[in-house]
Amino acid sequence: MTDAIRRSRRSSGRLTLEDVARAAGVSPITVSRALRGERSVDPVLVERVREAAARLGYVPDPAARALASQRSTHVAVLIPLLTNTLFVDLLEAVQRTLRAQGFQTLIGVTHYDPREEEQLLREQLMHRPAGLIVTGFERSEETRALIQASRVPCVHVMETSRAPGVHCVGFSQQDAGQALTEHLLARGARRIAYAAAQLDARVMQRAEGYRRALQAAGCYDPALEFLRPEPSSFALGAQMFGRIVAEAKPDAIFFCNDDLAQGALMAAPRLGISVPRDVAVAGFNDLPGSDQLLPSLTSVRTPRREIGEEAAHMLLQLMRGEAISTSCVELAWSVVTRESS
Amino acid sequence: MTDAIRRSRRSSGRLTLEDVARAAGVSPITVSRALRGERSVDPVLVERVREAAARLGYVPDPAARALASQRSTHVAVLIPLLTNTLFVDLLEAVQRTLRAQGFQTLIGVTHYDPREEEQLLREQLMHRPAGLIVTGFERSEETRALIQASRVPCVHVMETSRAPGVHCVGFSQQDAGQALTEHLLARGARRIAYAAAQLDARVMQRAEGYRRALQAAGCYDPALEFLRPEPSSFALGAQMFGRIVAEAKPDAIFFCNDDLAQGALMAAPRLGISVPRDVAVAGFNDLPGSDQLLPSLTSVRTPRREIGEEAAHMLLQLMRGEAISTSCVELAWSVVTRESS
DNA sequence: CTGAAAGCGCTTACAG
DNA sequence: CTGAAAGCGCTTACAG
Repeated sequence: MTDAIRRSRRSSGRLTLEDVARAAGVSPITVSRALRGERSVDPVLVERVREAAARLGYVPDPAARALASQRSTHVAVLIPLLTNTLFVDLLEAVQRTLRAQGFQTLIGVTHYDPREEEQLLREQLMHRPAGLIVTGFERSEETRALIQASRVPCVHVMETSRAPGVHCVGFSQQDAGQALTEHLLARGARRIAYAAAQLDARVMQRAEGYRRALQAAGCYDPALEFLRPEPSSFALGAQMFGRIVAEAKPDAIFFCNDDLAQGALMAAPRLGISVPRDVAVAGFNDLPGSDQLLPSLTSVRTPRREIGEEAAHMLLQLMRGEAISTSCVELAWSVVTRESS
Repeated sequence: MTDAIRRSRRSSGRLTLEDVARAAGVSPITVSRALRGERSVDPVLVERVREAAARLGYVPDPAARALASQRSTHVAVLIPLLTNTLFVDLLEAVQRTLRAQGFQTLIGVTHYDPREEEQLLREQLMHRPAGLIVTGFERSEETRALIQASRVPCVHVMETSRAPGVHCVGFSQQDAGQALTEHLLARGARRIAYAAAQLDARVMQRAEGYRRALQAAGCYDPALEFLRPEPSSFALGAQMFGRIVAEAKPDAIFFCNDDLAQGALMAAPRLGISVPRDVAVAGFNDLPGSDQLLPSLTSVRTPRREIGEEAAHMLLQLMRGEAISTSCVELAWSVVTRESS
């Protein structure tokens, strides 16, 4: 009889359930159940197991667990970009909330490309994620089918939908767009342009809110919509600003995102345009820098951190098979009035 | 005899090696070897297996693979922030390169906190990553020991070191800081301030380059170093700019990062300071927006995308156990001269 | 409430 | 070059 535990040739040297079981004087399966918090384990044994696991420094093997249970502790997150602070804030909130519950986040950056999204999702699904967070509702039929067929719990972020069976956390992009436009109207503007890039679903929903406000005020003019499909950037904002002012002579411009609006404000002195005297400017998302520029930028503060937290919480409930109170959480935004309009 | 394959109660319904083996008329282990590209498999069989796998749409189970081989296809990456474009660019390059070779990236954001880094690393190591990428060399002794003990191949990014056994991809922060300071000297500046935040190792290495240049020119003055430990931001740059100009009356300011410098440029009109007439300004990293501001910002273009790619390639070699040519790759940066100095 | 057996889908180590 | 057996470290499904 020797104290040394004989290990097979292939042992990883890692502590296993069996080591803990031996230390606690129970069977491995009881350790498994106790550690996972399954009820129907004698509280006394649970305590003994917990103590032994802690003392030995036992850490369950995620691969073995995933193989045996057919579910991992990975959560796949699909977002369009990492270069927009919006999504970084969202992501950090998701990651912080999920980490605290033992889940890892696998990030997929789609670059607003439906084919890239589909490819990323396929790769992520191979890892049998326990949950999925995707941005908005706009995607290829194939991607939608993959999500459905995978039966992986899924939460949509940024937009809202009341469709049955859909889980989402976001806010009404349309209402926010409308409110910002109404702010510009209230400041006396009548020829209000909408300047947008990327043209993803959310940008177009803001456009819809813009139209609604202007139609209600009787001053909607389709010629004042400037829609560019390329990615949003400071440079594009600067370029669009110069052109729109020269061509359309608006008294206000609603840029669909702060980066475009910031680019416009940076270019204004060079173009010899005074904001808001010559033209008022507003952005969307209230990104870093908008409060620093001269003039400071009027924008819409969007609840991305809250969206990330709520979405993670909702997903945790879904992954645990718990009943959830609301399948669609709508969060609040606010218009931030500054010097530019 | 029935065509339906009888599956056990616990089958995941997933295609397995055995399905492919049956289709190809070989044993499962041969399929495993063929698909992993192990030599010592008859090329004819390899072809037959490949064809069968492709036809059936077989995808190996990462969990089973990880459990059996004691190594996953995860690569853990530790970076300080996601809110600095610098690290996003780095990360995207890493992710793109590794994905192409079948590896997944697990991102850990340390927020420049050694304790958070250690905690994240512990969590990541539980997943037995196949490789590790960490930022710089500054970390707790515990974290260093964890990396060492894990025996997971590790590449350090952003900085360089010739220490034996260390793998790194980066550039000389000190040389770059020196070159930018020399540029300011060449433009006639003598009272050159160094304005820094966060004060991580790289920021201090740039400071060292700044000192070297000024000492060589005989105009180093410690009173012109303004070091703030809090995180870098536009607002802090604006605040520091006003104070430094008022207190020290420098003829140039070298901000350790573009976000500080951009904040300064945004605040300049409000403060009634004309750049570069009253004071020249330079930044570091050439972030988005630096070419758009008025005046446009002189900066140092840093090779973060290249660092990401090279680091991923180096790590791939290490993970495959291949011999690597250089364990320290030093990449080129360049001073970008614009209107601000 | 507890446990022995079987299995998750791969790879390793050993034979031949 | 190929394969049968055993094993990676867990959890499921079945008994009791």
